[in-house]
Amino acid sequence: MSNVYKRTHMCGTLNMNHLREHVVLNGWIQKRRTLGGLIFCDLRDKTGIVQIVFDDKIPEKIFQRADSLRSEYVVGVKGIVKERTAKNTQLPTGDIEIFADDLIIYSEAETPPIYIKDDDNVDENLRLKYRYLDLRKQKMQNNLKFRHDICMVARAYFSNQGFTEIETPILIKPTPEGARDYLVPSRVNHGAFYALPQSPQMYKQLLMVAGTDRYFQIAKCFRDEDLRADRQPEFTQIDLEMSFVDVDDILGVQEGFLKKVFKEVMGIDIPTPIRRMPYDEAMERFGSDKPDTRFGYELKKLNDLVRTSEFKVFQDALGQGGDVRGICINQGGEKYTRKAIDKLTEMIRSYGATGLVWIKPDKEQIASSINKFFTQEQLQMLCDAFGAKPGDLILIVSGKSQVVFDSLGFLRRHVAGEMGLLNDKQYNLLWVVDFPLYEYDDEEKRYYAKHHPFTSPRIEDLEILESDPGNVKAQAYDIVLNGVELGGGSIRIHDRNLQERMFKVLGISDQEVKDKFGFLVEAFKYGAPPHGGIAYGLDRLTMLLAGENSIREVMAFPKNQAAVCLVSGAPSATSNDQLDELGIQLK
RNA sequence: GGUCCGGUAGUUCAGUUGGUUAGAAUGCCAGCCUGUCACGCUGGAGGUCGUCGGUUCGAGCCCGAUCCGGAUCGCCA
Repeated sequence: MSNVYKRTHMCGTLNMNHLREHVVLNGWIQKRRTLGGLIFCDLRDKTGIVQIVFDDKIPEKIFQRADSLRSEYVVGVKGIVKERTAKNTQLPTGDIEIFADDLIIYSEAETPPIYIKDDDNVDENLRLKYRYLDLRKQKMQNNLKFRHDICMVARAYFSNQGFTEIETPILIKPTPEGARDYLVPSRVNHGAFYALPQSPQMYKQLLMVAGTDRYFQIAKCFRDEDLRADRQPEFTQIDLEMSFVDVDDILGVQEGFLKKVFKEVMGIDIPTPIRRMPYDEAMERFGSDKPDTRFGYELKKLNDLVRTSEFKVFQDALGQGGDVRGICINQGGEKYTRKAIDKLTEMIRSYGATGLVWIKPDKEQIASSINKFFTQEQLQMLCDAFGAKPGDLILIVSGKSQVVFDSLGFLRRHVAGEMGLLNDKQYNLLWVVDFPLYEYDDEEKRYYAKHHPFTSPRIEDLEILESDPGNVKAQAYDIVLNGVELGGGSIRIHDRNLQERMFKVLGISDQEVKDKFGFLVEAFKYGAPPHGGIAYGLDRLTMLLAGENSIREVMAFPKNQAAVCLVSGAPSATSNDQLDELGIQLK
């Protein structure tokens, strides 16, 4: 015996083809509208909404039951599909309605704290606390389905390309560099800890040593860092690794994947091969290692043009080895008032910029914030450097290179947004290649691996590995979509001697190597194939393709900015018994 | 850790120079209503103004502290 009505259809799928059919539906009451002797209910499941009608031709008992319905009651309905007398063109099922002849209430519901409505602008914490209600929204169900579709494309594509999906451990050895680990204490080994993986990096390399040849995994990753709209403490990567390949081989396989994803889930043909841009060019032209190429506003280096000026701010910047660079807001830049520019100045302060110089070209008198220090001829030269015309606006930042790049990189994207140049129907994919292998840490006076210490340098740079590490480029690549880093990877070092040289430059001692990644080095003694790979941020990819601006919109149960799961309340304190068993004492 | 913004009804918000009983919309409850679909009409309930302290005859409003949330920088190999 079961009291569950066996459903014949899903709500959102009914249409004129089902006329006169007797259907059985299950779902939630979206809305009840009662007109006395006539009751309308919108019944919702994950496929959509359909209108149910209760009139006085049904038994009194059923009608009264219908009258007692409230929002979010869970019900089963039996009835006949009929054409509506008054159709609703807003609703996919708006041509028809169900004349109910039976109704069962599975669950009553309290008044929900949030509305089940796509455009409801309720506080996000409330949404996260009642996520199970929030997810009832059509949009959220669609997003989850959309994410699933992307995963299915990935599984199908990579399987066809000879990849094997393999699960790597979640309890792993704490990693030395990079993001902070989540630690998990071991009960059977007091004082010892596992870490949750920041990525399956070392295991996938071991799989290459193991001869797996091509591996992929839709892998959960964990990083105990501060959160952002596009950063969560646990997130998902489409992670993969290939043997006997070079950069071109890997990018080729990825382009096939991206082409397929865009085609199958978006219906969009993206042109391949995808444009490649060296890191240095990306920085010079866009001030970012993940440039948004949907619009111009490219950076220009102005060092030589301002070298002779009296302006102390520029002189100081140049004197300290910094730069003077600018962008030109063409076609309407003049609409930026003094006040609006002040606001921009305020925003770039957070990147360390001390000021923002502006120039408004004009045929008569060029206006600028540096008129006191520059002649009209000098200003004209600066305008000419950008090909600026009257009506444009030039913005210039000076200082340390990194500050200048960060500030202008931010400004060009911010202003483009305000000028309406960010077309979210346009998908500009870009490979950024030839990243620096090392990154110099000013404070610690040492080099760090920009990607990770197993990244292979370019072969042509091997001879300067020790002598000029700052200029060594890596066989590393990022895939960038509209200014967002979707993923990144590299060719790894498979040669033990090269790996040792790499560790030396990084100042990692033999003992450290042994402690931290001895098992990988050990494995490489027994024959490692040339290999490389890439990992995509599944959440980010889904976010961008779904047109969302936060990865929380495409994750079922995300955490808030304080890394708290508001549904369950995790993380939380635990019992002393549990701590004792783990051999842990709290300070 | 820094900077900025916010916290008033279930929800989204308004609240003037510090001044009577803190408002609106929506939601909720009750009654009426046979073609609604943002149903309509009538009525009703609903508030520790984040918390603590201070100034004042009087504080949602001013001051201090604190808690919570968001954006952002640092951080994210």
